[in-house]
Amino acid sequence: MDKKYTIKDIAKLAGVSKGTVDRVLHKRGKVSPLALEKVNEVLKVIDYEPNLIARNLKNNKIYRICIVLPDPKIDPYWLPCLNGIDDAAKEFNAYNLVIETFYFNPEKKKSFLKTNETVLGLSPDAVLLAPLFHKETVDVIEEYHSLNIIVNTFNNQVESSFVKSFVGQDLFRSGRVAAKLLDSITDKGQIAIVHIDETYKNAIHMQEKERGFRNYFEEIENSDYTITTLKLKNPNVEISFNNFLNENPDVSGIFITTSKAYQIAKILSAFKLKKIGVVAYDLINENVTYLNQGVIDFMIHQNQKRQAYLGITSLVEYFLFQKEIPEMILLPIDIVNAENAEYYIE
Amino acid sequence: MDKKYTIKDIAKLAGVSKGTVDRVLHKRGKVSPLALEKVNEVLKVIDYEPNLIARNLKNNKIYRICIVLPDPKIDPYWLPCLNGIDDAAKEFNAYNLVIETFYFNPEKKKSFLKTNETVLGLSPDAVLLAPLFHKETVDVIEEYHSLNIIVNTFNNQVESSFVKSFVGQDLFRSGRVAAKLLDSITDKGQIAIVHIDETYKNAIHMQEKERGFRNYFEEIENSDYTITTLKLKNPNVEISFNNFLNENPDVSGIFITTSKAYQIAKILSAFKLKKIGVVAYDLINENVTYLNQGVIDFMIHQNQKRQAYLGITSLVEYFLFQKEIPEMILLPIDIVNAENAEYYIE
DNA sequence: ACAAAAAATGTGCTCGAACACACCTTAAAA
DNA sequence: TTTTAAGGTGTGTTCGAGCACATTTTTTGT
Repeated sequence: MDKKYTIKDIAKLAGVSKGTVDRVLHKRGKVSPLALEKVNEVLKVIDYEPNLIARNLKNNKIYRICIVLPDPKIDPYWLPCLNGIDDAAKEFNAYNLVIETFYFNPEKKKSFLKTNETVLGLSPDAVLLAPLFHKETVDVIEEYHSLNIIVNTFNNQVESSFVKSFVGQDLFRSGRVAAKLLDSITDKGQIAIVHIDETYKNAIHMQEKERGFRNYFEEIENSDYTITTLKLKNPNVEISFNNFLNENPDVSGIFITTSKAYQIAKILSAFKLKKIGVVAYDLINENVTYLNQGVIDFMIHQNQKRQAYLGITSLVEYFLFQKEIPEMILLPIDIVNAENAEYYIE
Repeated sequence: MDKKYTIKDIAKLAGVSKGTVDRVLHKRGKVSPLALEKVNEVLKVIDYEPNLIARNLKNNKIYRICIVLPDPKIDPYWLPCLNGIDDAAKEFNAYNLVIETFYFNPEKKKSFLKTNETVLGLSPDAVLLAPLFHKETVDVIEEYHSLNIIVNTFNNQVESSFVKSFVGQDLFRSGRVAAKLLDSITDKGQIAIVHIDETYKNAIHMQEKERGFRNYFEEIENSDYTITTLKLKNPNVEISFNNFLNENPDVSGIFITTSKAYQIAKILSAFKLKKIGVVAYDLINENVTYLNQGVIDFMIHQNQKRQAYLGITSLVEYFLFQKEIPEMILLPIDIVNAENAEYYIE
């Protein structure tokens, strides 16, 4: 019962050679109806699982996976991804894999295109992409596809039938989670949705979060809340937001859709009049400091590290073990407060 | 640059045979200083990683891992573990592994001992244990150890030097997380810690959570809260708790340390006077219903599925790829509200 | 100096799947 | 009838690490 069956075992049981068994298993043809029958009979009885180890030993192709993402030195949001990539690389470094990371400047379309040009030149087997510029991304993906390079995306979703897989979060739902949290910690009054430095590149992000956020409150009947959207731009964030607070003394909650919550938190901690509930994104150091000080109440964790990690592992397992790549992996929307934050910081 | 180096490559580069390289790599001795020098010289320059696939092909030992946990039919808390076990089994079923699950009756020490007796009889390579009865567990672990069977534990920690690894949560911290949540959603008044059906078997659990919970509030200066501990026992939970509510109209928050929050929630939803904040454990169906209804505000997810999964995978990777088994894996303390619950239900 | 023991080194086989290739058979085409 | 193609079957090699064993070289003791 214990022993795993091998092709040789099946051959012996069926009274044929392992070559024949192999042809049956791979449907390569050139098998007589009699032999086919005999082998199938055996296969029906026993539970054959090919030994992945042996299978892969022979297949000594080197798979090359390229990861393309914004430069974390320019936008630290992407920093945790490096750890995820690292983890995956370490986990699989005994296999014939080359995992390479390429950065582009998130503020420059040209940089994005140039980086992808470089990657194309390497003709990898797959690319894991963090797409920012919509039109350009679609074009680039098509190019990859035409060269038979598999494209997976993470963090940002792109409408393209050539994308094999997406790893990320449901941002609409994420907005709802934030809304529920603010609803839990505030009583009534005005709630502000704050977008900081909204640019074309992540506008969809923020909009989806806002949609979800508003959707939650719309579903509540006779709600005591009024919701305002604020679009702030550096370097005027401080002045604009201070003005807003002074003009709206009934503000009871704030939802910040980007990782720049610390800018708002800084102003709020000076503004000691009354407790305002704050929900924001991303566990970067500055934000965690204000979380620990109680200025920020909850953060939502986008789990970039795991996004990158899962994006890679699904590709590796596809190449190495011909596992199917799931079309979409939606990560949990982790709620973080000062007490459980340490488990998510990466 | 791409090609992975093999032992043969090293042998050629060093001008020795692969046998010698092998002896150097495995420190098997019988190598002349000169040959050692030559091989080490090569190893210094190149980056050799043995091919795990090839290594494991030869090693056709079948590893047997037994998982021992309370019968989920008796205590549904353990149900998600089965999914975790299943996932791990599926992931590794191409390898020479036998993963078997054994249940015991969580209310009966005898059953626990008998199940372990059975497992001992199979002389597996490792056992993953969800320990309940402290003294008995320690004895059983010692017995496993004396037979050279590796013992990993999950969910509950046991003080024993023979345990190789523990996967679970920091319960003290978990209590603090709950406290922080209640602090966020309630203003002032009395807070009740409710233990339901506390028995010897999970008393330590509840106590640790309570310690953490109280610790949080002790750290807050001039806190507006008073904290009471309630120990309720079925079938009197309903009556006792109703009495408590009537006698204590200033109750503003409740922390339920077991998965039986639904019993309390049921009473509270009848008791419509004012909103009482509720934080509880475990995403079982009954609890999620009350979470969605808004009776329970937050749940803390103990992630049993992942506990079991990680407990197994660390063993498998130890046997198959001689990875080290981490002494302790502390899972994140996931905060769940009605909006993000779906991602954690398993 | 020479045999015997010890040390050092190299060779060759194994694991299981995959596939190339050689071989044999039968049927169709010349 | 002979040639050729197609159908069917089995054998043998490969992948890389690991280890048993054979072979060669060096050391030791007499």
